[in-house]
Amino acid sequence: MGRHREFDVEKVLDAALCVFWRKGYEGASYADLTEAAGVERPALYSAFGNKEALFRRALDRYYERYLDFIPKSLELPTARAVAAHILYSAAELNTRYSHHTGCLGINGVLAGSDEAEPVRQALIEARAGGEAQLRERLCRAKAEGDLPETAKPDALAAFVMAVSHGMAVQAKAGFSREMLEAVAEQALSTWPAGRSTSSGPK
Amino acid sequence: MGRHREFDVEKVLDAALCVFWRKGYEGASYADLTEAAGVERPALYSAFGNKEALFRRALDRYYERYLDFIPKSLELPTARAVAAHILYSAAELNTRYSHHTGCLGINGVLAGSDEAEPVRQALIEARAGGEAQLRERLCRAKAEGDLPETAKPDALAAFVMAVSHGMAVQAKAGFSREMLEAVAEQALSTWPAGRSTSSGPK
DNA sequence: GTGTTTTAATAACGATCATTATGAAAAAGA
DNA sequence: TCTTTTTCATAATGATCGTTATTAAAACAC
Repeated sequence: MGRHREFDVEKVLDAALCVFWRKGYEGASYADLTEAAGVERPALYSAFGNKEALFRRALDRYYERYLDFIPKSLELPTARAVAAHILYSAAELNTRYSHHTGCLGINGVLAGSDEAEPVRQALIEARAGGEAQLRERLCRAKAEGDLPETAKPDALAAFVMAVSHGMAVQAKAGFSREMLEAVAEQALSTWPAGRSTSSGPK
Repeated sequence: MGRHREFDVEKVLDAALCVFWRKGYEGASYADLTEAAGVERPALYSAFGNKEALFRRALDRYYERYLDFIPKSLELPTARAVAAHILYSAAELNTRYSHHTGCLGINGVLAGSDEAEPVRQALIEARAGGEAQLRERLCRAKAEGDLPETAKPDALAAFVMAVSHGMAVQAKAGFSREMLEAVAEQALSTWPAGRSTSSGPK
């Protein structure tokens, strides 16, 4: 009973995702969101709740649809392949769309007003989740001899993520995909060799 | 002729710098700024102009007083020492103050409303300036044989800055100085060796 | 068809944003 | 001491922020 919804919730969410990607959480106004979604304000509120809830939905979608290369990379056979796949995928994603470069997880809220603190924490936790998955994968690699005994999975995971985050900053500053790939290549040249891996400099 | 200024302009600028460092450009309100500075609104306007001008003054000061380790590091004898000094200094600065972690140049505006675009560009240019200085220094190192013929100063400089930016993101997420130093160590672990440098793995 | 329920659209809400009039207080020149 | 000039503090400016009443339109149940 009752009237049907006239707009596609998924499409509206995609539009909101793009706006947040480009302008961040606090930089995106409802004027921006409604214009991009082609839907009036109350429709956004009835469908998603308030701005924070809408952003969290967009963030979940971002991890599912765009950052899915992280769980996929974890299934690769070697630790080096995992790291390489993450870094090159990040270089591609960060430069894929010219109107919203970088990474939503970084652009969202790095620093902002106190009101945005819950959203900031959500982004921090999301990033920490990805880093934890990578860390576990590198622990396994160490156990399997794919990484040397001296390797520190904590530091390696943090390093890979740091390079990834740094590339996101650079992408937002207009760096080309090629430049980011050169950064990724340099980062991987420091990768420690395991028992059966050909260390191969460069 | 006329009344004297009752507040210390330098101290007020320092206070504003801290607020911007913590909350970024758009996240810092005049309510925040005046409270931190202990000065009323019109005083800030008469002394510095508008918010953008105040931020630019704070940014200049930031580069002079906090990012001075970059020009200093360029004078070190080897390329590796330059990179190491930059990365370890960044790890320290990013975690020096618990109430404004990370880097003002990154926290300022990564993504924001269209009104903040000029400030975003200013931050991008400031970062590009630092990276250009490092690139030139690495070119010199290559010419001096301090870096191998195969080394790419562009990519190396971008890599060092990417790691630095990534550490800033991590610091803002609460990473400890020790963790950031581990990231720096990993980044430096396979710095390309020149003719006279001991490559020394790990 | 009639009544009920849900959505759509217009417009308003109070709060806060950056930016300034406005007028009192204070220091310098005469 | 009186006038001039500058700074100080209070408070108001219009604009925009996120969030909702409110009312009209549409789709089901009966």
